[in-house]
Parts: sequence; structure tokens; C-alpha cells
Amino acid sequence: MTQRQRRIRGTRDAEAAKAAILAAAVREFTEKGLAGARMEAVAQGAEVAKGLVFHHFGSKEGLWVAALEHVYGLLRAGQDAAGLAALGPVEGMRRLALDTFRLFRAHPEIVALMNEENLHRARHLRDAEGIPRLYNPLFDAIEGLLREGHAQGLFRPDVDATALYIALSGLGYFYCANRWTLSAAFAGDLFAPDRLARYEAMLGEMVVAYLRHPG
Amino acid sequence: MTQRQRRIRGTRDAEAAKAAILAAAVREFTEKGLAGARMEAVAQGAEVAKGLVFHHFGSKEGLWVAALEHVYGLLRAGQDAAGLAALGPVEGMRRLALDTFRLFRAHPEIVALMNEENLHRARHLRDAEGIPRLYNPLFDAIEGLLREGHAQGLFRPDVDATALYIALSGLGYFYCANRWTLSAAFAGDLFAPDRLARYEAMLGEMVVAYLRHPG
Amino acid sequence: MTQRQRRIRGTRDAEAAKAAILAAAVREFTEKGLAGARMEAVAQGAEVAKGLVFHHFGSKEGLWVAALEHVYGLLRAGQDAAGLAALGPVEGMRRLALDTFRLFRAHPEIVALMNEENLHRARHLRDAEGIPRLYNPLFDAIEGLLREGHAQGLFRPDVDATALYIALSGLGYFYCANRWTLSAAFAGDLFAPDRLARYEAMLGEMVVAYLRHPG
Amino acid sequence: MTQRQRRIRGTRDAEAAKAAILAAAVREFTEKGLAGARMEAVAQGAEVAKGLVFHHFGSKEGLWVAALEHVYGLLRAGQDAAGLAALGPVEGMRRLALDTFRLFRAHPEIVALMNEENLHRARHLRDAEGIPRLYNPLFDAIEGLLREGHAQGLFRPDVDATALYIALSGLGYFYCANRWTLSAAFAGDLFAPDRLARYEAMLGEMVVAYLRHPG
DNA sequence: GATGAATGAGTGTTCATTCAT
DNA sequence: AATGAATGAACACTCATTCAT
Repeated sequence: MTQRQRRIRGTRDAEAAKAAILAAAVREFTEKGLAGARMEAVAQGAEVAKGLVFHHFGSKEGLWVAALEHVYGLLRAGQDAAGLAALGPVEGMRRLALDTFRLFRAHPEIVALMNEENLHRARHLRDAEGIPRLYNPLFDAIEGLLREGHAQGLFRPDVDATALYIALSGLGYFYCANRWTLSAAFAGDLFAPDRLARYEAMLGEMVVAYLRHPG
Repeated sequence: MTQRQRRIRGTRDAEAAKAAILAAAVREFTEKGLAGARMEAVAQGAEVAKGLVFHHFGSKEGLWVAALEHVYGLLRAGQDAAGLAALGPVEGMRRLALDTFRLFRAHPEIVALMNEENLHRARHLRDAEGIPRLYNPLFDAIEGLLREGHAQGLFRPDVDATALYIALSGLGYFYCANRWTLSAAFAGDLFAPDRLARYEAMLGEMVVAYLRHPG
Repeated sequence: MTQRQRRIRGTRDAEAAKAAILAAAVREFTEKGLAGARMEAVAQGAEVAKGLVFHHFGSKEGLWVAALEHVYGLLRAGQDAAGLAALGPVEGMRRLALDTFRLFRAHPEIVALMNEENLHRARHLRDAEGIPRLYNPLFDAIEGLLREGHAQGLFRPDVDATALYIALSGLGYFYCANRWTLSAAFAGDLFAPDRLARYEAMLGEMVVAYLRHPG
Repeated sequence: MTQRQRRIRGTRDAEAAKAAILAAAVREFTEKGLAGARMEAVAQGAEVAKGLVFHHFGSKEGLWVAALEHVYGLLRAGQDAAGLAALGPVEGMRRLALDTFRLFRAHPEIVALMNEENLHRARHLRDAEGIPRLYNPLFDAIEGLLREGHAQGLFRPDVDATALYIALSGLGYFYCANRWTLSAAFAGDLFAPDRLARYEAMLGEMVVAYLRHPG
């Protein structure tokens, strides 16, 4: 601990310390939730003094908001809108669903923090700056693909973009959020490769099957 | 308080006190999570002394396990397997999806406690007796409908029951679990009747579209 | 510590514990002031666990208010209005001044807590119940003696009871409140018997000289 | 902030910064007391970095001692011994009492810091240099007027200068020190002009009445 | 001289839990 | 069964002080 602090202090690298604290906080919040997280553990995880956490983030709530913003940043960064257009509407949408599922799998902190934030009725979200806009990448991608799919006559005409966004997210989210209780219920690891593959296949099919024009 | 409690419940019905405590605990856990819940608040919610909560449930963890079991009971009771057969495989499955969605809406405690329990990697579930079996009603219903659908040639042949169970649950779960953050993102109440209706329509369609034989 | 706690707990003597805490609090507040007092020290002084202090008084402020009320109780109890009438207006008033001085000397907690409370602009006093009335014994005694003195033609006619109350109190208060800085300035113990006697003599004379009718 | 401070004070005038810190400290100590004062607040009040406060005053105690010395300076500066002689002993003494009262009213920091210093049994006063002498102006003025008054046969013969000093100070001090609790008790602003005038009249009368030869 | 990041020992407060009654 | 006083180990947060720059 001492060594690293010396280096940080010596280098006057306040931003590095802040980043280390935030990373440790995301870890702690993911494992313990908001109420269960201990500021002491965050400080130890970042190898800094407890007081420094408060110096930089003001309070546990301030740290929570910063962690939330970080997680919403992941959400935004996880959407690769660029590569989708080339796939065409049908395969693009399938890919979107799979990417979302994979994002949740790769970043349990997204699921954990969003669950906790909903427990608090999204109270902290209003304090955070531009959270509403953070949703848009995925939503915009869905809207774009929908428009194109309609134009090409491939999609059914009555699709609600918001509802589709939720359904598509939900298909991936639940699998990750309930990983442990589901594994207990089905007596096996939900994250075993073959099971994941089977679910991915269904997930893509389901979205595509719904969208495809029944004509 | 003492007098009033005596009058309300009398000395005989310890079971009523226990039930009141459990109900208060489910409420408190739903609102605050496991770590955030306070035993004092549970006692006040049940209008009993704090010590009595410990007398009946031993510890906070004991109370949590009891609340979990209660919630799994709701899950089981919510599945009306009886009425499904009459609807046929296609409409039966649609109804199953809608019922599951409505169950989550009617009982936020299910969503909240399951989220929290997953935070703890389902550690308490192993202590609780007979939780694995509790899943079966819905799962069994799905399996039954799948079998019939296949027999009648209405369903695609490669459907994984477990995966379908998860997908069907996820479509309803996410909408409820993320009610507040989604409402913040879409700047409107997700639980407004028209929005619910639109989502229900999509949800049913999605399941059915996937299952239906592409021939 | 353990022994006494056992006894208290065993005797289920909650009131005794409360009283012990209050006494320790008055001591601690007198020595350290509000901000300087430590709840831990209060608990140790009362030989109870720190948590019990909060159990009974809620917070440091709650304990402060209780201590304030206690001190105002001393103020009220210190006025022996009964014996005054027999002395007649002149000697009664002199005795009042002396008694007030002696009260401040016997109870440094009165002076210390009132100083501190004035630092906070009497913010806590409004939370406390009937503080305004607590002043009355002395004030009433002054008014009574004034009336009698006027009736007998012994006192000048233009005496303001409130102002007299303040002057009379101030003559005793300052001597006690500034005991230490005055002792430093005059390089000697202000509370040495002969110095006290000399000041008492002057104090009485001053009040009486002012009141006496100049005719 | 950094830029602005540079512009305001420049790099040269360290003395200005020191003075600003001292002024802010006196304000902070007056409002919060010694234990309640925060070094951070002092720094902000002086618009300097926290470290600079320590650079100039070493510690909180060092700052306190400096504030004490400042306040004793006010005390000394407040006594206008020069103008008194012309008034003669009687009116000079009345004026002395009034001036002292007005000094306390104009400088609440005197009262506040002296109260606090007495809480600490004048421990810091010994560290401060030359405090004992600081009392002298008022005391010397009293002694001078007493001598003259005796010489002219106007004053009673047995007056103790030290006691008179204390009484005279106490009459003004208490009114200011207990401004808030008294206002709460008497349900009105003690510092309203008419109330002040009435008290000033009594205060002067009281001192003069006591001193005047009863012959 | 001046800054502010960083520390660490506290400080008020909370809370699950125990226990005598 | 039921109460609530009592405990003790945390807990979030504070703050005087240090120090590299």
C-alpha cells in the first residue's frame, strides 16, 4: 500500500487515484450493492486512504453516481452501431440482440448496478448528468434497422421501437441477472459454452421471427 | 404500544405475529434490499418488539430465507397450469408469457428479492428447502405445451424448454425490474396502460412467432 | 464497567442509566463544550455502552438539550423565593444578588452551558419545552421585592425589572464565567475566600445603592 | 480560485494573506468556538489554501492564540483613557461603564473568545506573550478615577479597584454574552434601541450610585 | 510563499443481536 | 410468547495535519 501511494502522491497523479477509486468502487458495488458496499473496502481496493475517497467523491452516494455513470458509459460504448448497416436489417437486428446479451455477460457490473438503482427508483439517475441520452446508441440502432427493414418490406409494419428495445434487452438481461438462481433451479452452470450457444441461437431467432413480415 | 398489540393479537396467536413479521419483512426487503433492510423497521412494520423478530426467525439471514421462500411460493402459485390446456399450444403459450409478465407486475417483491439473491450468488437458496422444485410449475407447463405443439405440428422442432423458459421470463422480468431506469430514459411512465398493452401484444407475438413452424 | 452494567441491566433500571448518562453529559459538556464533548467520554463517564446514550437521547443534540434543561432546572431550584419576604425589600434584594452569585459559583455547569448555548444563538432552546417560564422564579422575586420597595417608599420609582434582573445576574455571572482569564490577569485566585467576600460585599452594596431612593 | 487569489494579493504581500487568515479565524472562532471551528472554513473565509494557514500559524492552537491576542488588542484599544479626565470622577466612571458595554456590543468576538478561553481554564493565555498587561488600560483608568474621586471626597472610601473592574465589566458582559438566551426568555430582541437605552441608563446609575459617598 | 492531494486517527451514529424480565 | 434495555462492532464521514510540488 505504502509504496503505491508514494508513487501516486509523488507523481501528483490525482486523476490516476480517482480512476483507481472508481474502479474499486464499481467492483465493490457490483459484489455488495449500494447498502452492502463498504467505503473502507473501496479504499483498500484502490490502495488509498479512506479519506481520499471522500476527498474526491464527497460521499458514498457521490461515488455511487460516478459508478452509475461509468456503467452507462459501458452501455454506450458496447454498441457497435457502425458494423450493423452492412449486415442488412434482419441479420443486423440479430447481431444487435446477441451483442447486447454479450455485453451484459462481459460486464456484470451493468446488470448489478442497474438492479440496485431500480431498487432506489432511479433516484440517483436524476442527479447524474446526461443519462437519458446514454440509452440512445442502441435505441437509435434499432430505429435505423427498423426503418430499413420496413423500407425493404422485410419487417412487419407495426413494430414499436421502444418495446422492441426492451424486449431485446430483456432477453439478454434476465439470463445474466438471474444467473445464480437459475443455475440453482436447473442444477447446472448457465454459463457453460453449449448452454450459452443454445440460448444465443434462440434469442436471435426469436427477435428475427417476430420482426419478419408474416406475408 | 404494548397494550394495543396485546389487544390486536392476544397471547394465543403467535402464528399471526409471525405472519405479520414475514409480511413486513418482505415489504422492507423489497424496498431496501438485504443489506439496506433494518430489523427495527421490520419490527415496527409488524407492530411487534424487535426481539420477537429474532425469537421467530433467529437472525436477519433467517428472515431473508423465509422471505425468499415466500416469494418462490408466489411464483408457484402464479402459474395457473390448469386453464392452459384448453387454449391449445399456441394460445396457451402466449397466455403463459402474459401471465408471467403480469405476475412480475403484481408482485414487485419477486423481482426485488430475486435480484438481491443473485447478488449473493444464490447462497441462501441452498439453505432453503425445496427451492429447485419450485420452478417446476411454469417449466412443466412449458414442457407440456411444447410437447403438444410438436405433436400437432404447430411448433418448430428444435425448441429448448429451458431456454424458452428463460426467454419467456426475461421478456416480462426486465420490463418490471428496470421500470425506473427505463422510465427515466424514455421520460414517461412505463406502467401507463397503453404502454403496457403495446408491450403485452409484442411479448405474446414474439413468443408465438418464434415457436410457430416456419413451414 | 462490566459489574455496574450487570447490576443496571439486572435491575432493569432504565431511569438510573438515563440519569447517569445525563450527569456524565453535563460534566463533559461543562468541561469541553458542545463541539468538544465526545459521546464516547459521556458513555464512559456513565459506565454504559456508547450505543445506550443514543438509545436514550437519540443524538448529541438531544443529549445537549437534555443537559440544557437540567441546567435550567438548577437555575429554577436555586432561587429560594420563600425566605426573601421576611428580609424586607432592601435586604431581600441584596440576598437575591448574593444567592445568584453563589448559585453560579456552586454550579459552573450553568455558566458553561449557557455560554455555549449563546454561541449557537439559543437554537436548541426552542426545541426544549418550557424554557421561558424557567426564568420566572428569580424574575418574579425581583418584581415582588420591587413592588414592596416602592410601596414602602424605599426604592427609586423608575426601576425596570428586566434590566435589574440582567444587571443582578451579570454581576455574579461575569465573575464566574471569566474566572480563569481574570485570575491570569490579576495574577491570583479569584476564588480565594477573602476576594470572594470583598466582591460579595460590593455586589450587594451596588444593587442596594442603586435601588435606594435618592430623596 | 488560484488565479484570482494571485491577482488579489500578488506574491509579494504575505502579510496581507496572514491578516486575511487571522480575520477569517476570528470570525470562525466567534461563530463556532475553538473545537467547532474548522481550519478548512478559515482557509475558505480567507480565500487561501488550507496549507497556507498552517504555514503561517503552525496549528489550530497557534491560530487560536493569535486570535486571542487580537481580541485582547481590541480590548486595549477600546479604552479611551484620554477623554475621561475631563469629565471628572463621577461622569468619567459612568462613561467608562458605558464604553465597556458598547465595546462588548461592537465586538462579539471579545465575548465569544473569552468565554471559550475560560472553558479551557485560560490555558492558552500563558502561551501568549504579554496578556496580563493588556488588562491595564481599563484597570488603570479605574484606579485613576477612584483616586481622584476619593481626593475630591465624592466617592465612598472603601472601593476595591479590582472588584469594581469586574463589576463594571460584568454589567456589560452578561448582557452581550447571554443575548440569545435572554432574548428567548424575555421573548424580544434585547438589542432593540429602546431596551439598550434603558439598560445603559441603569448601568451608569448603578455604578455611580455605588461609588457616591453616602454622606 | 502557496497549493491541494493525501493521510489517519478519530467522531457521531447505526444496527444486528443478546438477555433479563 | 413477548418486551425493550443494553451491547459492541461496524459504519460513513470529518478534520487537523503533512508533504511533494
